[in-house]
Amino acid sequence: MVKPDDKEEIILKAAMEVFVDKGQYGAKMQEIADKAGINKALLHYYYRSKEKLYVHIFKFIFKKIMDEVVELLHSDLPFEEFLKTFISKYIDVLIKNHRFPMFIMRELSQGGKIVSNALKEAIPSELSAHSPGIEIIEEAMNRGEIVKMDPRQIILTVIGSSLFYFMGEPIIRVLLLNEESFDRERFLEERKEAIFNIIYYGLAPRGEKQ
Amino acid sequence: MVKPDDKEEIILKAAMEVFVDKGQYGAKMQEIADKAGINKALLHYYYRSKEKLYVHIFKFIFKKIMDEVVELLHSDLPFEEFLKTFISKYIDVLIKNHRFPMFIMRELSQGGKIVSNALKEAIPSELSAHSPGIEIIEEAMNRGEIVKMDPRQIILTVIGSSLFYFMGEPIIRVLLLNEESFDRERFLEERKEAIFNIIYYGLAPRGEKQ
DNA sequence: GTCTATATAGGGATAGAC
DNA sequence: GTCTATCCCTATATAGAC
Repeated sequence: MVKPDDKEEIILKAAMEVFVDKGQYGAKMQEIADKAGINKALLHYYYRSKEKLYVHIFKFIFKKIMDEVVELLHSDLPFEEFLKTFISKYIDVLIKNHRFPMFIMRELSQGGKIVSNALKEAIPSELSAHSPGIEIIEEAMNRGEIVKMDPRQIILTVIGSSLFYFMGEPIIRVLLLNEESFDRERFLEERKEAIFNIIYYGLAPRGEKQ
Repeated sequence: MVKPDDKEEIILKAAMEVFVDKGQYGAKMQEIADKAGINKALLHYYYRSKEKLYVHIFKFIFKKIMDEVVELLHSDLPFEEFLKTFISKYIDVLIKNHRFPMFIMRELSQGGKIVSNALKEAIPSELSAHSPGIEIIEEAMNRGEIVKMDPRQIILTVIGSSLFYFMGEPIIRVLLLNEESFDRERFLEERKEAIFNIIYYGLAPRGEKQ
């Protein structure tokens, strides 16, 4: 839609990098201008203020991630297959956008009303009313495929397990994966399997054994 | 050790609140001074610069959390009991310090060398060499109590599942728990049980059934 | 130790030429 | 649209009196 050498596009890309890297207050208009190969005045010409530019970036990133995740919820596979592919594809999304989740949550944790308003305005209508994930889980429970439990607990466990590596990568690499020859790509492939196995079998109906 | 009405202590408390709330760049010395009931000049008298004060706070918070978690790893309970109490007590720690984990990871994700250096200097010696949690898991595997798997995957799943609620509370409350009468305390008690059940049974050795 | 007053720099924003 | 030059506020930091 927008030409890649469009000035507005170039600015957006530069601003995104800087805001994701440094946050709302750590980011400097000068650095964005430098990265875009223009000067500060032109930034203000396109986006009247730093705050407007920031809100624009925040909404853009939030929407991008949400759209990709909501897409993963449109599935009519049986629950086992659904869970397996959801986790795998969700982690693929995170690999491609590995700094976005931390950006979103970080900004929400330290931003004021500006950010939380931007969040509300950017929520897809599909999600504002009901969470599509909950229905899928409830159906699997009704079919007896998994144990009965608050579906929200399952969602938090799936998302939390998948997200944590990316949110905490700096500290995890120091505390847990401090090897010179750490193979990130391979570890994340194993991560997909581990999360699925733990959660799927953790949800399996338990017979007389326990 | 330090008297609670000690000026240094008062400043530390005020600075902690502001830095946790606003982050390294969003925090203002004026706000810290106001909150401590003193003026800016006195802040510089005690801690020569904003950066020094910030590093002090970061190390203090990181150490506090790490000490509490390491404490939870000193246990000789059987694995099932260990996991159950670890999750329960870990979430209790998070309830008491609900903004600290996000603070630590957020600052690491947007800070420069100042923060990552502070991190390295603050790691307890007990953790720098080996992760105590890994041994506990490996022993349970060797006893055949749980399936064989990279122990680091289990740790990431336990910590990620427990932490996620607290890291993402602002967005989770909007997207998943958007009820007027949400009972946070009760939900977190249920969270302890859910995480334990999913992970413990997810790690149970699987017989012929699957 | 604690204050008021002030120096100094950094960075967001605008004026105005081209 | 794009630039240079500049305004001006904010925030860190220091000087110096008490």
